[in-house]
Amino acid sequence: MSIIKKTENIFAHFEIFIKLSANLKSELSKRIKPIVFEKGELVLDANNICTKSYFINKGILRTYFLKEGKEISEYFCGSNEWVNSPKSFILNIKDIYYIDAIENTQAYYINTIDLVYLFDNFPEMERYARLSMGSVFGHLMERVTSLRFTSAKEKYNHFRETYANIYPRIPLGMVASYLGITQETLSRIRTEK
Amino acid sequence: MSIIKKTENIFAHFEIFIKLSANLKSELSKRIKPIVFEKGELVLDANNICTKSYFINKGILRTYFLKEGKEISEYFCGSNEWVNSPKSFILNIKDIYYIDAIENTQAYYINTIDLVYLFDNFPEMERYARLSMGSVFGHLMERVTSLRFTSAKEKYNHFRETYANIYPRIPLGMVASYLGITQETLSRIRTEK
DNA sequence: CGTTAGTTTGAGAGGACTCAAAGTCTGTGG
DNA sequence: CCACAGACTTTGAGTCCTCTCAAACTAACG
Repeated sequence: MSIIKKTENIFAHFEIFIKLSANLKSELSKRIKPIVFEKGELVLDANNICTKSYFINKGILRTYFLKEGKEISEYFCGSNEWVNSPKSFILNIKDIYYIDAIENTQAYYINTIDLVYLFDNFPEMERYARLSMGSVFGHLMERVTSLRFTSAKEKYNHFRETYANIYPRIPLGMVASYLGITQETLSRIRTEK
Repeated sequence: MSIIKKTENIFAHFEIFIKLSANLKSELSKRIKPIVFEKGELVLDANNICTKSYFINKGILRTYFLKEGKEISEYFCGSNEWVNSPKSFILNIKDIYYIDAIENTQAYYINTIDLVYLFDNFPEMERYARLSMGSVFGHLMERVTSLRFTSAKEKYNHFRETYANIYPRIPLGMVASYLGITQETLSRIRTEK
């Protein structure tokens, strides 16, 4: 897998929310670096503070935490999205979330320090963060609704809509823990029709 | 209920996240206005766009939506918190959420237009919004975890912790829909110990 | 003091869980 | 290129939690 530094996708993501000045583009380019992960590789260990935010070009990363020794998937992240351990990354503290690679993944990352620099010097970066977080916030609210009032089958259908691009590539057990149902139940749902 | 314009609580909330300049304080003071609601009063009708964000001084507001004719409580909001219909307020579109008053409530509000003005002229306001939203985001994540893996009883206990100050003042049926369980189940849980 | 909103109690049904075991797929080494 | 180990998925049987539908009870308010 060749590592080419092409930041167009990231810039496009920024430009959903804000206009990028030439100056900011250049500052971003200096601070955003490419990185690759192999399938199964641990990206973030919950014993460490998350000091990087990853923007995925290709592949899937996943955040999870441990509950009674088992991995509970919290979030799957495909192309053109940011992943990190939110609380850890923002507050510079430890949190419970691990991140690993479900597939061979090609991504970019930015360090906390660099991001802070950008926040301090480019007010539009604050706006970008606020608005893009708002969009993720909306998804979380939908997820809360789905979790509260739908059967296992409906949860799975909602999941397939939300993760339309990547859901077939995610192992069943991980999907089950994401949805808060057992993998046996999910298996029965999937085969019954 | 006397309507006194005292913005200390709001300022204090801002200062959890940012430092308020005298200039920003004065601009905020000009744009933040007091308002009161009576118990049961509709604060926002989902047929309208949400153009105000409310900061509660005293009382409880609640956002809810309708599902099969029934009210589903989405969020309860007590002293020193902001309420609005997030997507509607931020994107200036209609959304499904209503807001009403569970108790007589004394609050302040700011209009979308004024907020936009402040965002455009005070970068630290963007930062405030980003950081305070980050904090709410964390709560939502906890809620997702609670909804996925806990029994009705554990959900209720988690609710009591999260809403320690106000939970006894919220009718059982509203709590039940918030938790995604039936009020019969909640009633049984509550009496059993 | 009656009406309505809110809460509790009961009985039966069903969805999802647990524990257990049998298949199936995938990748690595002989 | 086949065989085997480990990971992943499916199937089965029994149990339990939560739901639904129904009715009684209690509190709040004019």
